[in-house]
Amino acid sequence: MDRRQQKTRKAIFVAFRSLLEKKRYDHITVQEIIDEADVGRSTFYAHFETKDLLLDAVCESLFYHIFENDPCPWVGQDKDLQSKLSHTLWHIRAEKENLTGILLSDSGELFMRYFKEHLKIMFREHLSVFNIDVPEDFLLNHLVGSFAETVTWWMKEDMKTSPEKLAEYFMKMTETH
Amino acid sequence: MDRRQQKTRKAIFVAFRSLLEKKRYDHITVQEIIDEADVGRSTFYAHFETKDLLLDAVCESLFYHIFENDPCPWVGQDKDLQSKLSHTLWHIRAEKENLTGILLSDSGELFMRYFKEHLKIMFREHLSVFNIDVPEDFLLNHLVGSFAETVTWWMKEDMKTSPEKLAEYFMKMTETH
DNA sequence: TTCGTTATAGAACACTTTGTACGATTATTA
DNA sequence: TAATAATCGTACAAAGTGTTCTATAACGAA
Repeated sequence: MDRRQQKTRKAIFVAFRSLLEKKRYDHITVQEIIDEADVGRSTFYAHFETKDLLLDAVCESLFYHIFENDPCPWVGQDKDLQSKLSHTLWHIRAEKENLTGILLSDSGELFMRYFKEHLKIMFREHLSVFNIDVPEDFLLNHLVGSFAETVTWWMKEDMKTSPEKLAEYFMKMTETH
Repeated sequence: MDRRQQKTRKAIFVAFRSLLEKKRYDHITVQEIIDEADVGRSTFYAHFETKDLLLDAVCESLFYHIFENDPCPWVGQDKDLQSKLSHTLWHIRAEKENLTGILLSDSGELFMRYFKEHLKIMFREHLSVFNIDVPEDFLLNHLVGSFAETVTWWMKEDMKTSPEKLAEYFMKMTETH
């Protein structure tokens, strides 16, 4: 990839996320992004077809560091759910500066959609832990939803609670037989 | 209130909600609302200062029937939480046609904010039921978030489960000592 | 029914935003 | 250095925004 492309892409990303922290997604104009990023109009459209696709790209890049790219050697596939949750929270806290703005802003909608998709995959592997007499899709939805809400709450509280403690709280909330 | 005002207001509401079901909130233009409602441009702005305030008004009117206006004689203030949840779900199902479109659309963000605010008030009164060793604000957030997610799931499932059964499932998910 | 009041329609307006196009310029890579 | 590719800046038509104005028509009270 051309250095200029990288530079432009990064400038747009930074500008966009800076704006996302200040105002709502749908109130941000392409013009503002261009001005903030100090990039030519045609250049922006050469990189991103629409504002929505830009948000897509930003979300993808944020989650890459949390779910896909996992270099931690101490996390195996045979870990229990609580450890996995704790580990995910640990990564989220490491990305704190990058995540809080976009997640806590009014623009967090799409972000949450991505987040829940990833969480669904993780929880599906551990459904057997929850031996509760409710429909399986209800169970999965409840776990994913409440965990996503928990993370949002955690960020609003400035992540005062440790990842381990938060994962413990979360597990405590639901009966595990 | 003048009959003409009522008529115009209703026409705008109907048009707006019809559009909300078809496309995302931030992709809807005032022009489209005007065309759909068959109302003059200046008339729209005489009623609503901005598109956001219109959405506010629509949300308010939707929740009025669920939380504020409660004519059911069989629901007292001394009811237990599960009964209250069941009762709320019953009202939501009664408003099914009015709610599903806006809640399941991509425009459901603001709607959910309203919903959670009302839920918070309800759950706060029943926190003592959940005798779990977690911070109180964590507990409240978890309950509100997971219940909101549950309702969304329920709507997507076309409300096949009965309100009583759904409230039971929800209570089962969380330890009550 | 009559009459003053009030909401609406419709047009005009300046302004912003959008998405595209083009040639000139500059940076990159080989 | 030379070919390549990205960027800039400008221009442009189209659409949307929010306001103002006047004529019209519907309203509510006497």
